[in-house]
Amino acid sequence: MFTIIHQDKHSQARTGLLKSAHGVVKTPAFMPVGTQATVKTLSAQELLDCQIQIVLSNAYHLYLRPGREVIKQAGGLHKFMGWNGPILTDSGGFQVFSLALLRKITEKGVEFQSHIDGSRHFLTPEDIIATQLDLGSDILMPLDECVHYPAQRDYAQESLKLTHLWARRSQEAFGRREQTDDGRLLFGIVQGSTYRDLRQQAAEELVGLNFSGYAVGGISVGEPEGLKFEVLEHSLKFLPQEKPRYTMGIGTPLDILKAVEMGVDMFDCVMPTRHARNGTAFTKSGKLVLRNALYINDYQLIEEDCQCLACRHNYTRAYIRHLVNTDEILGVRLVSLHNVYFYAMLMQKIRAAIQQDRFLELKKEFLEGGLR
RNA sequence: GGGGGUGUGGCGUAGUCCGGUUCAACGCGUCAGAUUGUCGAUCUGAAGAUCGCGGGUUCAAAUCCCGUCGCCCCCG
Repeated sequence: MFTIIHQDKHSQARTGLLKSAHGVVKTPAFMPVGTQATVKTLSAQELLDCQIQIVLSNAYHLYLRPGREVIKQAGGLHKFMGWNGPILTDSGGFQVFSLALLRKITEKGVEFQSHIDGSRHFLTPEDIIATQLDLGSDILMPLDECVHYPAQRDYAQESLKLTHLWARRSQEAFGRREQTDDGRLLFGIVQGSTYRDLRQQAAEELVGLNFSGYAVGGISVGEPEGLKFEVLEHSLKFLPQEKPRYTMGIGTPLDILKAVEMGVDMFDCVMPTRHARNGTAFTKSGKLVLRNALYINDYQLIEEDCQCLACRHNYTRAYIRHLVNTDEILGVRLVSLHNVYFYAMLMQKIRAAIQQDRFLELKKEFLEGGLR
């Protein structure tokens, strides 16, 4: 299911292959976020053009709209959105805690009001697994509570108890196996806020449940930069080498490099697409805030030698700035195409460097080049 | 030519009747920043008008008075 192809000799970075029901994912991999069954502004064909291998979607959002039944009847999420590659679905735990109104959490599950229309819902961890199975998701995530920073120890501890109760029940609902007959996977999520012992306890308990892979959640939730990586590194320490590791919601290109160095295999983040919609392009020498007046007369490509659809077809910074500043859809589409491709290429370069035991050199080159 | 109306940051307006710590404000635009399991969202900050111009009254004028210029409407 997961095979490590090469372990970098000078860091924890490794490159591998993650087998899913919809194809093999080369790791380390980046998953663009497609909450509403679409990576915003991009078609499935464009994602392929961007060299994307796997996308992330979201059970909470799809459960609310258009609903499980619609997608089930469409033949599953893959058919529904026209994407044949692997899909990881987030449970919606994060959304229940960040978006939903009036949530009430009990051992049984979560009661909440939809952020869209205020309608009341009650979901158990089992419901959420069932929803993701209905969606046809390749990698499922269990319901968890993503604790914000700072959190009182008592709160973090209680929350962790609940997350683990839910994790056990999710694993139960999944059939207590490493994968379904058709090759679908369920990952465990390590929480525990910034408390080292809680993180350790969380990782060890989850490993005992034998998930297909392990995610580190509750990272980059407002904590200081240094603490973030301290917590991440500490959490990873207790996870098995042979299973894929995923940091949820991370991150900037620099964050990804740091996490890969610690042995993380999978990433998702809204950053490339959200920044695109706000007019910011990623390049190997840093971010370009294309909205800025600086680019009004800049007829260069976003990035020289870039093979993304936008750069390949010679769209200039000046033109894209104009489109973004006039709220023309094409503007954010072009930047999205560039950013998603940029992230995919970042991962590709990372994998190649690990293969040659020169990951740290690559990281150094990127840093010296101005990558953030 | 006569009558009426109007002039306040780039644009659109509030304030004018009852001069003075809600008098120089608001929206848009511009400029910049934030954005990490989503946000065509939102938030933060900045620049920018001596209130058409000139004079007068007053301790004090965007506000009252006189003149003048521009624009709009109506009548000839």
